[in-house]
Amino acid sequence: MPENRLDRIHAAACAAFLKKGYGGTKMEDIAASVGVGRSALYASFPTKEALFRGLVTNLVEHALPLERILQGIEAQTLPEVLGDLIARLTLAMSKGAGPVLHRLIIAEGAQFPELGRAYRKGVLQPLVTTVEGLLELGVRRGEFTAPDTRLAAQHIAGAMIMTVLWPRVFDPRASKAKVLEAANALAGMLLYGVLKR
Amino acid sequence: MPENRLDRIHAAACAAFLKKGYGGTKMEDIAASVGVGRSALYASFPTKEALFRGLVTNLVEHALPLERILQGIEAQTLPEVLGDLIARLTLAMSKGAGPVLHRLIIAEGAQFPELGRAYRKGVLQPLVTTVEGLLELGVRRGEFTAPDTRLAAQHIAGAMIMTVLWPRVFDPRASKAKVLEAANALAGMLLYGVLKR
Amino acid sequence: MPENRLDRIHAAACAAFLKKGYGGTKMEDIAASVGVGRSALYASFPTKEALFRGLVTNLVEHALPLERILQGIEAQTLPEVLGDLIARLTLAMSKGAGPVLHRLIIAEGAQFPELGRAYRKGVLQPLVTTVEGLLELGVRRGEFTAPDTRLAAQHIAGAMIMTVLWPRVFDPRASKAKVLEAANALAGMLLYGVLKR
Amino acid sequence: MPENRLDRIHAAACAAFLKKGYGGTKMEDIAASVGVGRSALYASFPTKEALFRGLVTNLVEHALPLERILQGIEAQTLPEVLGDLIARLTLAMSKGAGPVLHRLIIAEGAQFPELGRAYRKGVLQPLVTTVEGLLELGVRRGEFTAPDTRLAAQHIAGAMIMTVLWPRVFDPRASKAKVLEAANALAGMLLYGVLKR
DNA sequence: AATGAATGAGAATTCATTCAT
DNA sequence: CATGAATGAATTCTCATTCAT
Repeated sequence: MPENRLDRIHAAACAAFLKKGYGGTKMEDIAASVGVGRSALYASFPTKEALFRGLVTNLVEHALPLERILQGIEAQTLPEVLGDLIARLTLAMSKGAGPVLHRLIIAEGAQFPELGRAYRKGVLQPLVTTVEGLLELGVRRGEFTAPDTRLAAQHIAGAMIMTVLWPRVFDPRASKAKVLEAANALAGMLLYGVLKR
Repeated sequence: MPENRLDRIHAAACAAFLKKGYGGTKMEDIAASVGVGRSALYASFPTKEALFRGLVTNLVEHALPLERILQGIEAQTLPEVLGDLIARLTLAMSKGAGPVLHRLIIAEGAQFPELGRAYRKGVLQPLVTTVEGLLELGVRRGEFTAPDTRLAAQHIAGAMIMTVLWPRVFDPRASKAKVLEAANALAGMLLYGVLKR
Repeated sequence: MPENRLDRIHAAACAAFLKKGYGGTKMEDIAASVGVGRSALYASFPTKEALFRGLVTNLVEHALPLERILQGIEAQTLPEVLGDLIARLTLAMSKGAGPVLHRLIIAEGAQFPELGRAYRKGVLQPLVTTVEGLLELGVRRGEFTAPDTRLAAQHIAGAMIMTVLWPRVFDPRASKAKVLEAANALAGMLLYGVLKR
Repeated sequence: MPENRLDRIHAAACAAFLKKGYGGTKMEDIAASVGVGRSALYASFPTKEALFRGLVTNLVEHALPLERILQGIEAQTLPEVLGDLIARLTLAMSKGAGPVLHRLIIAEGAQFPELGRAYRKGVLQPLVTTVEGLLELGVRRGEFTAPDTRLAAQHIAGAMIMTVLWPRVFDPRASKAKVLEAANALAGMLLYGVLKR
């Protein structure tokens, strides 16, 4: 069960890095959390840095279940599709280790440029591109309005990430039950705005 | 010119902490940037932690020029007031050391809980409360629609912060000239949504 | 074939210690070279140190085939006997693990004093004493000249060891074929000097 | 007095590396010997390895006072010149940190290939080449006899180094007063051999 | 016997901090 | 005041050694 081992280390490291950041996390923190000695970690990872990189890379790969979400969407009209996408994706990204990734990238991206690149390529770009695609289609059909679809897509993506981040970073006491509600509210606001029609 | 000294240290520390985070920044980085020796910093600050706290506290105090922005708003109708607030505040927060603060809090907030509290109290709460106030008023007047004004205000605040953060964190190559454009686009989207009326 | 095992470990250790020294050699290096796991070595040796000591002790015992060489000498005159001894012994010591021993003693002797003692007692002393004996006899017979036979014997012994060491330590690219030639040349020089008669 | 500092560290390191070898020497050994804390060493050298390399490189540069010795020789005849060279150079190399270098190279040369190269280029080659030059000249003049001058020069160089090494490595109790005597005896033996004329 | 996993005692290195000058 | 040198507490990483299987 080497996979098991790796996963347990990843989980422990995830929690530790989330709480203390890369520099603030000691190998001992992780080891203790896994329940082994410091040196046992080095059987699985050559370096603290390698452990961190591996973890983040792993997180990047699972951060954006775009395919799965897209396939799960049953809505027909374009606005409903976009709304569903925003709501479901935000919800999905809030699960599990999702929020950790965004926090780590914001915190440590500058020190690990290639992780920043991986994140942009694996998470940001697909998300923005997908949203932008929907917006463009909608604009062409006359259903959406957006002076700059690229910018709008960035704002939507950013808002989604912020929604994922919020309870973890800005509101530690927030009940997790509200995540679904928040995701839906976000979708509504981004689609309809706050202005009454 | 002791203020001068303090300010120069703050500026240097700001840049250093932004790039490397708290743990990754060495006193020497800051000292070298100021152009003095390591030990000279200790004439102004007793510890690295104190320097960091002082810096962040300082940033918190100037992060949200709410009064100034509110006074500058000339719009009359409520929607215009909210739109102006969003756009102008986002723009203002993008200036100078603004983006640094949010990044530092996201990165190090968990390790310095009282800085997180100060940020929430000094930045997040006023912002959310102000926006929420406008929303409530608008909802009561029948001009706005929002199932949960608190949540909506959080989303708006989050989107603003994310807009401030984006060029620094997620898009290092972005031209800074687009900040104004981005702020306006954000205001538009949050007010009207992407759905064509 | 426990002997076989021991020998294989010794051979592997020999090569490893030669290349990296005692401190620089990891048990894993040896184990990998033997083709077993680290822990398997501990079935044969209680500690790395014991392994090293055993190896060196073993090398000391076989380093100086004095008896065999002496018996093989067919020369009659004293000078010829000494010349033969120098040449044959130098050649013999150059074979197999011979050079390793001298290098290890020079390198690690200070850290393992009793190995130094064993080497002096088992290699240096017999060699010096034998040579000195021949010199004394020759001096008494008027065939040799040496103001201080002890010193002369030391120099001869030293030169022999250096000749053994040279290709391994100072001239890694030297062809091994020249060992015989070098041994003979050494014998000639020590007997006759470089001065033309 | 930064030079002073460097020199003191070099001296302490010299003694430590001599006694324990590279691997066996702890930074603390050196630091304690200098009378400072471990970390103080890192102000002068970035790494233990750098310290070692610097030391050895330094030793190489001063190991062979060939010019000085050659200028000091007053002998006229070729044999006397060679004898003087051997005796004086051996004596000079026995002084100070001289013996350390040879021991370190024999011990650690394989692990630091470029130090081995530096030693060969800076010490071995000049020595062998100089001696070979004298031998060739003498052979041409009919004063020396040597079937292979290169080999003979190597043997002479090797014997000199071994003479330098002997009291430190093989005979820790040897009185240092005998160094002069040993050097002269070596010169005599290499010139005249042990065979009575 | 052999192995893979684990351990723990170090060792090198870093860095905030102090202090004599 | 500012500085350069020094410190010592941490921290990462290594490796001989042990042990259950």
